[in-house]
Amino acid sequence: MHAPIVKHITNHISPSQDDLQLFNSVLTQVSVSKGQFLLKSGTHVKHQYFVVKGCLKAYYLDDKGNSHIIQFAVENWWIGDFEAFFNQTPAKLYIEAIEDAHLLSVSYDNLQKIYDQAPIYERYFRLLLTKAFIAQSKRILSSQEKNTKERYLEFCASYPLIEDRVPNYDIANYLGVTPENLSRVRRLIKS
Amino acid sequence: MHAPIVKHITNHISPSQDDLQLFNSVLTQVSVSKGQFLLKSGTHVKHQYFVVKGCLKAYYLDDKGNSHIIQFAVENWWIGDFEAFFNQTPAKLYIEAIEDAHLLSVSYDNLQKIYDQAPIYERYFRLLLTKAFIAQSKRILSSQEKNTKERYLEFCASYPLIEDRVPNYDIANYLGVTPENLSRVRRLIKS
DNA sequence: CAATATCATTGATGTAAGTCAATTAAGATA
DNA sequence: TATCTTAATTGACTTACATCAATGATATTG
Repeated sequence: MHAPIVKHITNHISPSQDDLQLFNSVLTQVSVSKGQFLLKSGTHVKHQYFVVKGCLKAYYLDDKGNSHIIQFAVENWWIGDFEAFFNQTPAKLYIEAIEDAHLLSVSYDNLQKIYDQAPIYERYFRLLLTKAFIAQSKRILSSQEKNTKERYLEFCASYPLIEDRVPNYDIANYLGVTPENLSRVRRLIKS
Repeated sequence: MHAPIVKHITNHISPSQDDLQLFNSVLTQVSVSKGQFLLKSGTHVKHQYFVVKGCLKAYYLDDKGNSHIIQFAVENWWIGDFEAFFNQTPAKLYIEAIEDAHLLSVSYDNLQKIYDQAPIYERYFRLLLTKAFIAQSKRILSSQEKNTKERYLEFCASYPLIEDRVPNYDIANYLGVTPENLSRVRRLIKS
C-alpha cells in the first residue's frame, strides 16, 4: 500500500479495505529527474499522476511560442493534462519536473474500471474536482480585482510550500506577468 | 417529470427510472423576474439551480465595491454559489436575473441524500464539474495570452446564446475590461 | 408620445505593466 | 576554485487599457 495516497484518499472519503486495495493495485510508480518531462504536448495522455515527492509544473505553449504555467504540483497533489485525459485527446500541456520527482500514476482505463467497481471513487474525484474548481475561480477573480503585488503576496500565502521551490520567473509566468515586473514588485515589498 | 433536466441528466449518465424519479422528487420550481435576485451575498446557500428558461448572472462584489461577473447562465445550465453551497458557508455571490427566469432547485440536504441513495449522481456531477473545470482553465489561459479583441471574439463564438441576451457592460465585466474599452474594440471589429 | 433613465460611444489623459537592452548575482560544471 | 551558464535586477522607453468627462442612442415609463 502506498501510504501518502492512502492518506490523501481517506482524508476525503471512507473506503473499505477492499476499495483501498483495488485502488492501490492499479498504481504504478514513476520517477522523473529535474528538467525531464512527464508529458509532452501532442502525445497520448494515458495517466494522471499523484506526487509522492518532488515539484513539477504543467504549462501550455501558445501560438506565439509563449508558455503559460497552468499548475504547480508538490507532495500530495494530483497533476496531469486534465482535459486531454478526460476527453482522451492529444495532450496540449507539457509537464516538467522542477525537482527530481517520484509519482504514482493511474491509467485512464483503470480509472474507468475503478469508477464502476468502487463508485466511492466517483466521490473522491468529485470532491477533488470541486476543490480545484473553487481554487480556479479564486484565481480568475484574483487576476481581475488585484494588481501584481497583491497577487504575488496572495500566491506566497496560499502556496508557501511552492514559493521557495520554484524560480521567480515561473511564479511570474503563473501569475501572468513578466519576470521584470515581478522583480520590481518584490523590491517594493521588501522596502 | 421535468423534461429539460431529465434530458440534461441522460445526456451525461444512464440512470434507471427509479433514479430519475428520485432526482425529480426533490426538485422545486422557482421563478425570478428580471432584475430580481435568486441569491444575495451573506445569506445561507441552500440550493443549486438549473435554468429551465431565462438568463442570469452570478457576480462578486469586492472590497472596493467593484463587481465581477463569474458566470452567466441560460437554458440547461446549472448556476449557484458553488463554493458556499459546497462548504455550507455564507454566500459570497449575488445571482441576479437578466431576463425573467424559471428554474429548478435542489437543496444541499437532498443532494447529499441523492448521492447516498443513487451514486450515479456522483458521476453526473463529477462530469459536470469536469467540464466546468476545463472551461475555467480555458478562461484563465485566454485572459493571459489574448488581448481584449481576441477574448471578445472568443466569447461570442463560445456563447452565441448569451451574447445577444446580455448588455455589453456585463460582457465587458465578465471579460475583465471596461465598457469603454469593449466599445472601442467592437468598433474596430466592425470596420 | 414626451420625459427620463439607462446604456453605448467617443475624446483626452493617466498609469500599470510590457518590451528591449544591459548589468549584476547566483548556480552549475569542469 | 575558476569558468560558464542561467536567473534576477535595473533602466529607458512603449503600449494597452483604465479613468474621467461629455455626448449620443436606446429603452422604459408616466
